[in-house]
Formats: sequence, C-alpha cells, structure tokens
Amino acid sequence: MTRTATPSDPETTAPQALSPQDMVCFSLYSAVHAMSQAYRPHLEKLGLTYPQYLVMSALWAAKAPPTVGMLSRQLQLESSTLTPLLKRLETMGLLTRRRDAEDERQVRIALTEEGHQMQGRTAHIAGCIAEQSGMSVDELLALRDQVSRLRDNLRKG
Amino acid sequence: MTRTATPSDPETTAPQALSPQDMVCFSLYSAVHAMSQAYRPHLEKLGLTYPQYLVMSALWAAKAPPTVGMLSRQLQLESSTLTPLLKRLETMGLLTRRRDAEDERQVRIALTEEGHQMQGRTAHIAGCIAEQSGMSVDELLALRDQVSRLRDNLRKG
DNA sequence: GTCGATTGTATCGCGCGCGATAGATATTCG
DNA sequence: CGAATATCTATCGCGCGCGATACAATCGAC
Repeated sequence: MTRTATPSDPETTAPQALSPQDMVCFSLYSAVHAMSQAYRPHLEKLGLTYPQYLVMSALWAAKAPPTVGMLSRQLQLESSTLTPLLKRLETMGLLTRRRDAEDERQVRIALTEEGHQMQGRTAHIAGCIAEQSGMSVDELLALRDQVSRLRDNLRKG
Repeated sequence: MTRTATPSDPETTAPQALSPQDMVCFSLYSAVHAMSQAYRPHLEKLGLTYPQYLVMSALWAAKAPPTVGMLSRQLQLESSTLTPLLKRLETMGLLTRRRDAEDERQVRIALTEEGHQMQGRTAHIAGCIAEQSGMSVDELLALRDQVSRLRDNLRKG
C-alpha cells in the first residue's frame, strides 16, 4: 500500500491498514459532527437542534408550504425522521401540520408567525461559521459543489 | 429595511432565504447520509453498522490495543458514544474490553481473532465506494484534505 | 363503480451522538 | 502521609436517522 498525502501517525498505526484519518468517508463523518458543534452555541439560543435548523431553512426558502414528501426529497430524509421532528417544531409553535384538502394523503407544513420571525434571528449564523471555517468563500463554494457531486453520485449508484 | 417591515410574508422572505441546497453544511450533512447508505449493503453482510466499521478500521490500523480515550480522540467521538458501541462489538465477539493494569481508569480495546479476521472481508469495500463516487483518486484525496482542513478549523474555533 | 396497485404519512425498534453527570482511579500539593 | 484536583470511563435522557411495517387515500384498469 502506498503512502497517502497525509499519512497516519506511524507510531500508532500498522503500515498495511488504512486508518480512519486516511479515509474520505471519515473526513466527511467527522466534519459533520464538527459542523454540528460549531452551530450548537448559536442554535441553542433559539432552542433549535441542527436538523431542526435545516428544516426551518427549507421552510424559509420555500415559496409555498411544502408537503412532508417535498421536504423529504429536498433534505433526503425519510418520513420516519421528519414526522417526529416536525411534530416537535409544531409543539414549539414554529409551524403547523395540516392535511391537504386536495389530497388527504399529504400533509402541508406551514410556518407560523413565530416561525417566520425566527429567520431574522438566524441571519448572522452563516457568516460566523464561514469565518470559523478558515476558508475563503470561493473555497467553500467549490467544496460544496464537490461534496454535492460526490453525494449525488453515491445516491445514483 | 423594507423586507424587515413584512418579515412574515412568504412572498417577500422566500427570495432572500438561503435554501439547504446552497449551504456547505447541508452538502456535508446529506453526503454523510449518502455515504452511510452506500456502505450499508457491504457492511450488513458483515453485521456491522457504519460507525462500527470506523471503530474496527481504527483497531485494524492500530499497532497496539488502544484505550477508549485514544479511540475517542482519533474518531472524535465521546465516551458516551463509544462505550455502548464497543460493548456491542464485544458482544459480537470482535473485541475485548479490559482495564489497564498500569492505570485502572483506562480500558484497553483489543481485537479478538474473529475481529482480526474480519479485516480481510472488508478489503474490497473502499474500492467499490471509490468507484461509485464517480471521482478520481486524486479528486477524492484532495476532497478529503479540504474537508479535514474545514473540520480542524471548526474544531479550533 | 370495483378491485388491485400505488402513493403519502405515520409508527416502531434499534443504533448512534452528545451534554450532563457520576464514580472510580491517579496525580499533585501541602 | 492525606486532601484537593485531575483524568478516565460509564450512565442517563433525548433527538435524530433509518429499515420495516401499517394504514389510509388516490389512481388505474376494467
């Protein structure tokens, strides 16, 4: 096995095995946890978890109240994940869940007044995280596109 | 200014909002789930989850049985995550957990014979995932280093 | 219209993942 | 030495995240 660009510590690793530090999948795995931790101090002031913040972001960006299925496709999460999460946000008074009159199978998710108003209180967060990332905007955008491409390819396979 | 005058109007707030698809954090978040899904068919033949596979990878790469704390630092996971996970792997017969004689606070994690032998059955997986990623090896290594840099910066801040 | 298939949500069980905390062992300092 | 302090692991509660499953509403073929 050939040496990689950032080899593991030879003091603690066996030469023939690939350590987590060498793996692309681990870099993503650990980066997501670090990202969640970076958001935590900002979000806990709002009483939100990181996945809840993503759902709220989707709702803030939506032109009309989406269905559970639309959120599921956009966020790539199963209904078994979204339904309890949405119920918690509903209990917090941030959104409402209503069966669609046209198609009673679907559930429309609409922001409440309080849910809309929370958007303003999140406006500064992205900038804080970007600064903390130590990367330029161009680097971040390029990284986002590369990671999105990887994700889409993995989903197709 | 005029926008904040009507913050609850979805017709005016939607265009200014950053959707999850625009965010670096979401690309990572969704890529990790896609990665876990890509590994799933391979790993469930071995009876492993994806985090369990990462722990096993760390153990395969280690020269000597690490402590829980060493695994915690390497994988960037809390003991509250690792302890139950390690107990499950111990129940499966893949490793042993023994208090260190030198320092009774520490717990040494050692692979069993079965645990060692499992490594061979995972040898093909990385290649399958790399192929499925649709990216070249150089691209993957560059991506790994960029993501690791982002993670390390976020951890420092 | 009726029956079968499909679609959209919800429920359940299990494995993370972490903050808060507890408890035991080691270390440091007086 | 002995007490305060630090370190290491484990426990608990809660929120994801998903596969499997259930169930109701809709659609399609006839």
